[in-house]
Amino acid sequence: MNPADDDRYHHGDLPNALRRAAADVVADRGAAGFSLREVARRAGVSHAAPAHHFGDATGLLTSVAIEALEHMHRAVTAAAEGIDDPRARLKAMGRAYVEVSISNPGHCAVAFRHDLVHEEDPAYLAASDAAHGAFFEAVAAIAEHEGGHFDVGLATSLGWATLQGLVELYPNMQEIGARHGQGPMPAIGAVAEQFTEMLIAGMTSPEVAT
Amino acid sequence: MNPADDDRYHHGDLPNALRRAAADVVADRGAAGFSLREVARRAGVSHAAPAHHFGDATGLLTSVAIEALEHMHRAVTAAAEGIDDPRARLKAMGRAYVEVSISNPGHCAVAFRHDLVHEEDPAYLAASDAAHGAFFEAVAAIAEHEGGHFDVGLATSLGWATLQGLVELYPNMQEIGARHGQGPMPAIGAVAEQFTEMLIAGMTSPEVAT
DNA sequence: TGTACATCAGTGAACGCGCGTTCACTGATGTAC
DNA sequence: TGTACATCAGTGAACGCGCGTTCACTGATGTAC
Repeated sequence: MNPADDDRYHHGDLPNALRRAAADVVADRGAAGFSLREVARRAGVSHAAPAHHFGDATGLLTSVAIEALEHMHRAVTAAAEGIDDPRARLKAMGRAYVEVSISNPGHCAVAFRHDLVHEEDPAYLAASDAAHGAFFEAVAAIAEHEGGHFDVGLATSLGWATLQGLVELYPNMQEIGARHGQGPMPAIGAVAEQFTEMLIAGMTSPEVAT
Repeated sequence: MNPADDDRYHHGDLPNALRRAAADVVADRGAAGFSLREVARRAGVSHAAPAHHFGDATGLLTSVAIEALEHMHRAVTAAAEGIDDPRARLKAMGRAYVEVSISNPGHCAVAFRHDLVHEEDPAYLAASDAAHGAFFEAVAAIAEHEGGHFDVGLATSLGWATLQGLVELYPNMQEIGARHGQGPMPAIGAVAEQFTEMLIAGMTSPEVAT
């Protein structure tokens, strides 16, 4: 941005600025405190501007969710890059998933909220499929490498549920741990790796028949 | 209720009726569409009545969350009753967890929402601890029975994250599965049992060192 | 059994506020000639 | 290089609405005597 940017009539990249502002609002007021006018205020534009680009709140939040899913996909793919061992790959991806989620709380808090997002939006579905697909392939690679005979789709869902649950409940887990005098929990990324390790052991275990 | 109940001045059990109405509102408008006035409307009382009992929306929703956690605790405990094998016990509890959650969507959607609930409320903490404690003990029983040397607290958190994640993502999983031409997913209770089985295999696996 | 009084539960009118939506508008940009 | 015009981005005043909160009130219940 150059100095003259502040008082330009045309913003230049308002849609992006609005997405960022929307994620900010969600992050620090919660999804319940979300409003288009607040978003416009933070982006420094008139309150009618968001509607111009996104129609309504759900439209804007859908766009935020898509961005979150795409970001997630990129981060997870990047984390896996260069790692050959399939188990280590999935562990790195699990860590990346939770770390992206807590680093972008506003974005990710919205990503799977049925009540806030147009889930039938093709771009949303595509982004969701892409992120999911990355995990599916990583799990399939383990199945292949180990010669295991488990249901890859089911195991992928297991991993997804676990990681997403961890993101949402991590603060509660810390609270409960602290209240029960257990030592401090490891950072969320480390927990994600440990969880993923246990999941892999579970899905490849000969005692589980699917 | 007897026929005269409808036009009584005193409701008799308004707090309960308000909790029920609040859960209804959340269930069919989402947490974003929640308002005290709508709750009052559904409970058939004046719009100022809820404040009389709960102060504000967060107070009411905290009460709903406490009820949800207590219900969860009861259901999970009841499901474990009479089952001796520790693994089978945990599986039954996992199934109960998700089935209670989807049977009471309004209640459970609120249970862990940091932005909607007074999480420092002692009654909330107690209810949360009780439900968590039931799972902790079930996992500890497995550790003891198998002579396994895993971290019971961590494994409990793993189970909790997985079940909660499953509850939230089950619709998305069905969607994605359907879009990829996989067969229909089993009912959520069955999925919970399969997940729990894999988790147990993972946490007791000798290859996992914690 | 009756009366008086305190307490509690719920009412309904009033208020100010932030919201989403609409709409005629203005400022800026790009293109055709 | 200059002018005219179409298109797009964003404005700001206005509107009606549902919300939470307040408050003086009324109806019902319970208790003391």
